[in-house]
Amino acid sequence: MTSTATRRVARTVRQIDKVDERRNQLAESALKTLGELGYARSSLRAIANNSEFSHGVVHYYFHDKFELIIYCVRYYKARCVHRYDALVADATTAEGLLDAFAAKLQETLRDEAPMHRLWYDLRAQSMFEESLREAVTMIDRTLEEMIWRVVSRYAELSGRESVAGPAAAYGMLDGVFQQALLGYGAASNDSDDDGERVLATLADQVHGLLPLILRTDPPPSSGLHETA
Amino acid sequence: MTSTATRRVARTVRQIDKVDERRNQLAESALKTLGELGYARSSLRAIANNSEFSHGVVHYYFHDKFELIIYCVRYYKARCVHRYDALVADATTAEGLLDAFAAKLQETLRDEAPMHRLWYDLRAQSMFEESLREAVTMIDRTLEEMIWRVVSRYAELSGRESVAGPAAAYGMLDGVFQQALLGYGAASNDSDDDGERVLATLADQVHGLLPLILRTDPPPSSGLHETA
DNA sequence: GACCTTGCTGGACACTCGTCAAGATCGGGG
DNA sequence: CCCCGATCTTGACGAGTGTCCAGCAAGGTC
Repeated sequence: MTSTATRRVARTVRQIDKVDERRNQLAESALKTLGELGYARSSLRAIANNSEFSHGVVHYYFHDKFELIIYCVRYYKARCVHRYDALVADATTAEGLLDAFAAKLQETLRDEAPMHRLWYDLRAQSMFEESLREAVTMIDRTLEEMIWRVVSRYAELSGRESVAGPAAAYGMLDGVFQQALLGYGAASNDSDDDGERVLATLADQVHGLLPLILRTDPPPSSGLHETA
Repeated sequence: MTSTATRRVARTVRQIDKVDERRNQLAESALKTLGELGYARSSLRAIANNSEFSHGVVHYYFHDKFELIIYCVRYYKARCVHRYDALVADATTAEGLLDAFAAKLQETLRDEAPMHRLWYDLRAQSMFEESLREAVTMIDRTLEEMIWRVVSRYAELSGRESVAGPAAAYGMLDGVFQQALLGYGAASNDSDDDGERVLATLADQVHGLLPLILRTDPPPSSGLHETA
């Protein structure tokens, strides 16, 4: 309550800001390394070498490696989960939304392939490493919601209902995207043409698949609406 | 051409058989370990400990770790790629094939979850480790063909055409299966009920998704037929 | 029985990893 | 000016890794 106490609090807050800034700085460097090398091959020393700090500093800001990794993954998520929100907000027709969505998926694949490689790597690791499970599950749910905002808006603009629930829609789109990512990585070593073909195939698949999940008649229920 | 030469050849062949047998034995042990621990955590010593041999023997039968891993992955693939062929051969109605396919997917998830965890792990690793890429790509294509045998037969029995090509069909089914695998692993730590719910959701999704890719009218082309 | 090939063991190697702690550096308050 | 706390570097440690190799056991050949 005294002025000194206030100043002490103020200084503490400033320090916390400073600390968070450093943590974000380290997370950024770590994400760069993780995206290139993958989870298994990224040592703390490699991460520190890609930053402007030495390897010891990691333990000053993070308790151990897992804390760094999980912090990174949350940091990344916070940036990219709303990537498609502008599309949803701006769309006026179903076809327009579909085109914009497909184009944005292509852009994502082209510009942020390493980050998505890392995501699928971490998701696979979470099946073996329990410590990763909670964070991965949370992000996966967030991604599902992100996709669902697009799909449900698409159905709404079409004036029809979606036959698929959030999980089924996310599952199938994630599957074709992952396939495209796999093909894009394999193609980048060969010719640039192959990469473009992968992008085109992805857009075609999305254009083909999304209309399918719109209810045509009122037929008997299709079992795609999960309850949970 | 002499009898001694013939005998020598015969002995060599027998030895090759013996060698292949040992390699398969080691591959079996390695797959057990890899399925439990994942690719990154499986050391050669851990693999050898799960077998009846010592860790040095690996280098007697395999040049290095990658050769072992790739041998394992091919060995596993050879066993499981025709898992659904009997369904396709025996099916008489589209609904019957769909039911049998969904049930087999559930069985696969329940009984061979570790093996599929490993597969998704290796596929993710192949995005960072070039040495794995060729084998993984080959197996992925084989799996796509396996799924396509089911889907195209399903369409045939329905008397309709598939709107989706092999890649799109594989992509979406692989996506929902992977999601189920993820949920199944996370659920197994909690209650057994959750595991059963994941299995039920998977069957529902397959029952809902597959009918969607059957062409209804002759509408404008949907862009899902990839050319390659 | 001596010998040689084959199969396998277990230890040694060079190296990398995560972790930690002792000391250097630096900037602001007494 | 000096001190003190926060920040960062550097080097060390033990554990664990893939790889290699000297040597042992066994079983068939001369």
